[in-house]
Amino acid sequence: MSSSTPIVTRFAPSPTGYLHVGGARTALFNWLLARHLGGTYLLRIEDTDLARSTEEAVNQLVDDLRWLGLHWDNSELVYQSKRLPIYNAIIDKLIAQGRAYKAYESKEELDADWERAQKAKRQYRYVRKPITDEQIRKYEAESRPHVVRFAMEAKDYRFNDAVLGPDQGVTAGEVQDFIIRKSDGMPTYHFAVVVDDEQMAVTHVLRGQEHLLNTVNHIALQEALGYRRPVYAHLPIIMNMEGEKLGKRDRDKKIRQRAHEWLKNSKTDADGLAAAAGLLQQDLAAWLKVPTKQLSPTDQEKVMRVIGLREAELPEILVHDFRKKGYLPEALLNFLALLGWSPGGDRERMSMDEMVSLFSLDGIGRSNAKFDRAKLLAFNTEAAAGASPARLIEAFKQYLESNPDSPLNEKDDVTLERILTMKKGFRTFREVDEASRFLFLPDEQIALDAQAVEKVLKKSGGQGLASLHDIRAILHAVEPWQAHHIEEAVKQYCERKELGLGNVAQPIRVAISGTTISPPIFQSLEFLGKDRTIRRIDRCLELNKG
RNA sequence: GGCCCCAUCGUCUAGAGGCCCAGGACACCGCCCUUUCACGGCGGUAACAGGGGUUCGAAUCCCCUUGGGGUCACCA
Repeated sequence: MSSSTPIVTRFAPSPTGYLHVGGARTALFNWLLARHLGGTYLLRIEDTDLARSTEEAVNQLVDDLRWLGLHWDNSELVYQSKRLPIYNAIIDKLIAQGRAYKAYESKEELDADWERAQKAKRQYRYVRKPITDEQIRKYEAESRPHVVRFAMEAKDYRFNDAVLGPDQGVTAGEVQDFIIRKSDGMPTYHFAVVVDDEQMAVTHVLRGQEHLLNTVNHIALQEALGYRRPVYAHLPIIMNMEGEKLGKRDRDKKIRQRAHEWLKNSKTDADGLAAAAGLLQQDLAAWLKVPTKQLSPTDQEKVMRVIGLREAELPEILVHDFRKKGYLPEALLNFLALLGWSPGGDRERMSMDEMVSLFSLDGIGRSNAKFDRAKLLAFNTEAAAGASPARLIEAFKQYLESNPDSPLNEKDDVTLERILTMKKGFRTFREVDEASRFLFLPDEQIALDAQAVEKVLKKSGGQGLASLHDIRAILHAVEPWQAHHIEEAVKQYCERKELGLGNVAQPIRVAISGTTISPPIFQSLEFLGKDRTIRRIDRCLELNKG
């Protein structure tokens, strides 16, 4: 690749659901490289798997990418499913040249071969079966289903990897004729990716290390077709804290674990759970027993509802999860960038612009990285603390968009900013949201937490209630109703009674919010207004009479 | 299991032969601040997987062992 060649990178997800954080990291690195080198970053939809690809998933993907701010340079999305004639023309040519051939074995036959190899503890490899012209004519005549395989030249395939170093690949004995067109007429990933990368003039391919050996298929095709070979850079794999590849199965695992706990605690058996959730007994039993079995998302929901597991308790794997939980995209991206890449030295916190200028292939590491949510949380807290008020409001509104059930949704910018300011030092938008909902609830919907009532109001012979009773009158007299005036009045009361502020503030907090946790109390009172404050105190006193 | 990749604090990592009895960040543990939750401030514990080489000198280079991961689809 000469230095005058314009740089082109791409992100090529398959649309099967929301964007995975691993995918987001791949997208980010490709985006960063293109931006750093002044090149182009393209988005391509790899929808050759008809059974799994959906238009809804494309929208979700695009939506997540936009939220992250990883904008692509092609105005029209490239869909592989719309490029069938292009692939077929090339495949026909390969067949005519003898570089590819139709193979008529059924899936069942191949599975049987594979199982035989397994039993014999042999390595399974596809070997081309001899076939007579007569048979071919017969199969053609009955339009028998077939795939097209690429005839691999039996030789060593070696390539250079920008991360892992030179001399990657496989030896001649390990190659086999892989499928380039499936029996449904769609090209396989290996084929479409090679053709598209060539036609889109992609110069750099950054992708997960799980693709490392796929590369030999790709370079074999490139050689056969006379294509250019892009620079390959295989990224370390992102793992969960248990050291396994991070994936959607992590959510399933959590649900299974909690289901087992629930069964034990509720003294219900598996069939009982199946009935309550509306699932087939044998399905649920199998799922409970076999860790590799996964429940469909809808079945997961059914089980979760029965065992009382909330969505928010599941490990976040999807970009969408982080968005919903109230993370800032710039914090997520900064964190993700450091999973497998380092600018060197002590540098960690970076803006998008800084990442763009610092990014380089040399800084990409070779070892797998565990996804530590605690560190991400810290990044988010810091990013939020450093963000401008305008950016914060914008991001908060995006958070609310994906949380339509929040009562903060109809509130104006001024209100949102007040809340954000009140909760300065917050960790996620979700935290702000949940901690301030009581400010927007009707007074009679404030649920007084039993533990809080006991601990703050009733303990020590009802001292908390007594203080609350006193303070009601004092608050009633405060004028004007502003945080610092309220604070002054309450503090004077405390001094007079020789009480710590906590002895008075906590009862008020419980009365107005129902819990022992809230934004700073005097600001909360100002926000609530005098009338509602008094009403809630009266209600609290009334509910805890005697 | 075959093949492939990898190996510095619990985690992400800095480190490209002497600057390192190893630095930063998160987590953790103290203390401080404090009306709750947070935030913030100060301090601390904590790692070169093991064994052989090469070299005056190795976390850095080589080999072996061990450990971890990936991959072996008509999924991408």
